[in-house]
Amino acid sequence: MQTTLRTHTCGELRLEHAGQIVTLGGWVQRSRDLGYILFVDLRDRYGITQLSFRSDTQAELYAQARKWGRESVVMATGVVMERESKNPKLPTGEIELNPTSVTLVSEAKLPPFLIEDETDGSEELRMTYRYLDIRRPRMARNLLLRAQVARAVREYLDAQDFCEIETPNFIKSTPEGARDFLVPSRIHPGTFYALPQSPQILKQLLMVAGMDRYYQIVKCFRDEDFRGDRQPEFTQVDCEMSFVTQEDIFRTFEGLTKHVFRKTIGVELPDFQRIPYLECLRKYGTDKPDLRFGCEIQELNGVMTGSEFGVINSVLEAGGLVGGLVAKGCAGYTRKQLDALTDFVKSPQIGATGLMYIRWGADGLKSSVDKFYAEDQLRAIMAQAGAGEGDLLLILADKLKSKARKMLGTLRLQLARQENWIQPGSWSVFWVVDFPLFERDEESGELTFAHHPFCMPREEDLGKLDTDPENCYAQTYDMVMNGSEILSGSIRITRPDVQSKIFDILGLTEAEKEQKFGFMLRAYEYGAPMHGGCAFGLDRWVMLLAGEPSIRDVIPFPKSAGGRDLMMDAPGPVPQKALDELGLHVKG
RNA sequence: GGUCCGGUAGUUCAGUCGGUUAGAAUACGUGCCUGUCACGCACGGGGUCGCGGGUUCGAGUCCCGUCCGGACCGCCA
Repeated sequence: MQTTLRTHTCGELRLEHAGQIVTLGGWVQRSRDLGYILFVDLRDRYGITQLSFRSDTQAELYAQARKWGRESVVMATGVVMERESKNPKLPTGEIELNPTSVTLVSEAKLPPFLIEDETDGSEELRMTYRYLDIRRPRMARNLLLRAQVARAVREYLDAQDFCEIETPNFIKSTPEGARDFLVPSRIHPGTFYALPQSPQILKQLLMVAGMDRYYQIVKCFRDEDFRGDRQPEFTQVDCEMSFVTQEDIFRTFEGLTKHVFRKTIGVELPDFQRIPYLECLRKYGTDKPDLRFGCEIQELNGVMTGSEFGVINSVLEAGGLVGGLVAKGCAGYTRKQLDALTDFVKSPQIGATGLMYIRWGADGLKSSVDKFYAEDQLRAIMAQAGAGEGDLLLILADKLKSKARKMLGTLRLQLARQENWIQPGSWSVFWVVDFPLFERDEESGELTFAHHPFCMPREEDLGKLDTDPENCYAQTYDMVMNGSEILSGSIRITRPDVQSKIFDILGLTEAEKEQKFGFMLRAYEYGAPMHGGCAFGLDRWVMLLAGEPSIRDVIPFPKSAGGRDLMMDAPGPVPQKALDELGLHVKG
């Protein structure tokens, strides 16, 4: 580091610096007063260096340093000394600084929580005093990792002639499906800008504009309720390319993903599998499965027939699904463990009516359905499921196949958690392909788009748009990382006739088309190349790379689950004058 | 919009059936300590039990409301 008011950071001094006169600046992490000698750990974002003060030969400095409170900012100049007793746990543990002069730059009040990796601070306190939270090495590391990821992204894309372009934040509502954040216009009272849920339309227009290869690391806004992995404003790596097929996109962004893994955490990812959407649902009960462990859903409809078991029979008659999961080596589960799993699947979030089991222990087969199935049939069921001796088969059934799969998918994750099937440090990254173009809303029965309405149908499905829209598939893809959707994208519609037909199927009137998308449809009448792209969820990606459980831990100043900025106390009221100027009235 | 959990010392928590002076750990302060590194030892200070109302002779504890934080469902790519 270049010399400024300090000559070195608190993380860089080694034995080879012994004898040099240096100046360090940092925060007092902790001090240990042994009477004749005082040790002070000085911390900055690079590391910790120990300062030592002798009470006999440096009485004045010793007395001064003794009064420093935790987290005060101090500068110290002195000689780098080899330590009498070294600390192998610290990179700087072979040396210490023996100061000849010190300055107390800024005295700190008692911090409201421990500034250490394993802090005692609650989420609430950490967010209220975020500038203290970020002093913790773990948080600093996360933010540095985030910057590394962004740098690696730019490195890779710049080298491939992508152009970073900023798009506006005050725009018109875009149809991503979420609720928009609105910004009132002062100059045009009663009208509003929308903050982008993503720069989707703008990046498509950049392709029409001939910008060919675009990317942007960009904030997006969605006014929906939060989760541990969801914030109202979040960052995407937004990309679009012209003159490409789906294959080109896979190659480019698989390459980008591998590059980022290599550059940031030194992991070499193998080539990505491509799994069709329907196969994902069938095998794992979700479109974003975690493949760090197996345990595929086993369909058991065939072998479960012919019993007197009413629950199963009614599911089979209704065209439902009886599905099983093999818990390898879990035949020894106790009654209590099985009851806990049953309670889990019957909880309101999952909503199963019950859980059946067959276990194959040393003493043979035991099941919760012994009344209805003879031993040879139980044996056939286990064989069908691929279960062997020592295994436990868990069975769920529902008249709706999709619901049964979803429940099995959730149970599969729960089993992995409690059985520690996921190896720390392992990665599962792959493509999900062949999404349906439309989805039918189960409540309203209406047809809606599965991604957004600009996704190009597969060429072979273009003819089916009018006759069988629900069986049309789109050139749409997701990238799934350790069970999280990390990227999603598509080849876009560039033919006005196809786009118009899609809008018709979605039930848009001519007036609605013009009002919402007129400017866009017009653009595609002036010569548009075929193009497609994708967007990565940067926050979630960094969260996974950092191994953090919450997205908040990789965002410098996050919102709480209630959507508040606890540090600034936002959102807050504004002066009446500001409301008047905007022509706004606040109810109540 | 809904369900659940939590709010007690600076902090993280315990607090039994509603009952005397609300505890522990850690942090903080003072003193001692010839090489610590989560130093150790001794002593000490520290409380509007989130807020408002109610029940009761008596409420940290029970009831209602409200605010804040968290998890989940709905919602959300």
